[in-house]
Amino acid sequence: MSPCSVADRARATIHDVATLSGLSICTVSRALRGLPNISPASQLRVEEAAEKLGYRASSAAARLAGGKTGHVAIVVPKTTAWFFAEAVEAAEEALAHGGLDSVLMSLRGREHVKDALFRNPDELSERVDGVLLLGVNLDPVQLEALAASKLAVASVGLSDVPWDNVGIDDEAAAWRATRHLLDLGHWDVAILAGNEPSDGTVRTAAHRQAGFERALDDEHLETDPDMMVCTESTIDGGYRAMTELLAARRRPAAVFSGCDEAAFGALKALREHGITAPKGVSVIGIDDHPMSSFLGLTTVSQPVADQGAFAATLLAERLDNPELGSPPQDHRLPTSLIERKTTRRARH
Amino acid sequence: MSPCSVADRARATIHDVATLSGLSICTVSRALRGLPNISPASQLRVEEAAEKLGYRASSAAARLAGGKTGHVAIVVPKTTAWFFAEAVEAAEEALAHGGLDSVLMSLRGREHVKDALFRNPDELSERVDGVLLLGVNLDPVQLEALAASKLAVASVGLSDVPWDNVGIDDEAAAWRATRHLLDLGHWDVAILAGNEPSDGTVRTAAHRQAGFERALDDEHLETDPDMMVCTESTIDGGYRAMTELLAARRRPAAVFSGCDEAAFGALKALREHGITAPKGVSVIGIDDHPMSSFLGLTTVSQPVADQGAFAATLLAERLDNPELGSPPQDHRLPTSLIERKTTRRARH
DNA sequence: CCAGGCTCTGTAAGCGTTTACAAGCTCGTT
DNA sequence: AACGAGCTTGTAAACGCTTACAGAGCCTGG
Repeated sequence: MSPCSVADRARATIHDVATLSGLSICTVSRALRGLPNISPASQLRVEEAAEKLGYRASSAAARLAGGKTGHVAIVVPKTTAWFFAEAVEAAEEALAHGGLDSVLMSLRGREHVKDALFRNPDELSERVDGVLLLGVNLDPVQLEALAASKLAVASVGLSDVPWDNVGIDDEAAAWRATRHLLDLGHWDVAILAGNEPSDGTVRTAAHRQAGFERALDDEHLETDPDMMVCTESTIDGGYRAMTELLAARRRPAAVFSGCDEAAFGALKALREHGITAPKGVSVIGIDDHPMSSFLGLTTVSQPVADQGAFAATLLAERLDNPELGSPPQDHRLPTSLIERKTTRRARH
Repeated sequence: MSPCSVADRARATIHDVATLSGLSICTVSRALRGLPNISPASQLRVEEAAEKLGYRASSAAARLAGGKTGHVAIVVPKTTAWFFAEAVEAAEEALAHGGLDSVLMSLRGREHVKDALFRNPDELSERVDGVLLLGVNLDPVQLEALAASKLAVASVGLSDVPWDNVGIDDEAAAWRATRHLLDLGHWDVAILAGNEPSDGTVRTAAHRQAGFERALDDEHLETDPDMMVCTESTIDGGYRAMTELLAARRRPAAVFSGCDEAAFGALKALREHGITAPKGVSVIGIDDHPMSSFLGLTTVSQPVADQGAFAATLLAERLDNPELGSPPQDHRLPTSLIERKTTRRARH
């Protein structure tokens, strides 16, 4: 009975495991990492010894020798928006499940942070093995540099990227939302469209606007420029956009907002004009923000956590077998219309 | 003109810096870490060489040799709540500023995750140098284990912990909110109190309830048990609690909610009973959730980002000079009343 | 019986830092 | 003129793991 059996003062090293199992360090290392060419007997002895010692490899040492950090960067524009918070949480869980630590990197809307990060990805690759991009808008140069680096990459919500991406079909979602308005008999539909740089990897707003236009086009309806207003994807943005819309001479019968948060702002603006959706104006959004059910907003929901988790899993898999040369894929998760209280049939 | 000056293929090592500066590895190491006993001249030469080579120490190697990872764990119950998302963002920024990488660890409400993390902090200390606890409720055993470990610790929103903590004066904030209701002439005040285990490190709800009671006590008012209802700190929780309250025979003149989100739910429940605050019932919360201004909720605001950033800074400082034996402190940041549209003077 | 090919295992050389410890200098003292 | 204190700098040994590479058995086929 040694004086200290469990929780020995100093961590057990691979050396201790080797001694206890009567094998060499090298054999232990291989056994523990599941490499081939190990006799079942040795494998077992190593496992038993490791178990008994409560051995856990030092990631620092492993990194130094083998070049792996066991860390993945989760990069987001900010953590404070609902979408990102949700996606980060799910991604972190999936990565932890794969034995990976998540290093959070928030851009906080500062271009220079993004630049520092992606301008030379070699610096980044010293810190992490892979990068998970959540709605991060890379310009062509940054995209190129990242793709050329040795980092494994996966993303959520990007377009046309040379790595695994997970998202929804934004165009289809917007089409569905607009279609719903049309089906209710509203012919005079306005859009609160998001505005974002068009040369980057994030093209959500553009796709949603395209879906809106296609739905109108299906009905051979013109898209009236007066009925389209660009806005930031925030409550305030939606509020201002809707106010602007109401200032125009014609009031729309229904409003499609590119995102729920802007729809909240729109609802507020309407209320201040004495209009309570769906009376007078129907309103629909996209996202299914947690506040939406509270406010009764009709919307097209998207599975945010699923997207984060899925992308993280794909990344973890690539990291596990880097040689695996399957081409990067673009995955589209399903969305669904949720009817609540801000839309109703038109009274002609 | 070497063929590749900037962004050389292989990272520059400390060796390269030593060669370029004409000094030894050891001197370079010391200079770079700001240790004393370095001549200004050498210091300068090292810095120039490092700069020129774009040198950045390998955290893995540093960790292996020196026992430092350059990583800090940010632990939160979940990232998806506004408070935590905000605090995490600010903390990450502050830590990054100090050259530290933030490893995000979300408990996601799973006790076993927390247990695995804190039951033996030695495992944790192999991965990170320090831990930043954001509203994490540790039981006495976990608290003990963490305090005994060699990890540096700082926290936000905890009570009676043996390390630096940052928070607000919850009792005072609740007192202020309740006082506001009283000042408006509402004598019949109800409270939507949070419920949380009472033996942990998080005692926000208890303190807020205490503040409420003290305010009433100041006026020699009894706290009617019927006017106190416990709830989860969520919209749904507030909704249910308010509904319950309204089912009782006496309707309160005003409601103090321990947090804004519960107040949202309360507002909804009131509306469904045909009551629109402040008509009939005044409502006040604590937090200043972003939705609060949208909904016009009167509340006592707290500086969330500041708390996260402050705690992170304190942690980074401890990490920088570990010997620095200043005793841990408890810092209280100021709150302030924000009057909006859900409270108004009573009409007696 | 032996060459040649397997499979399994061990040796030893790093990986890029940190850190005792020792060595070399410069001064001020005696 | 010599000695030691006080700075500054260099040497070399870890730190715990991975990985070429070499070696030891063992089997198969000619």
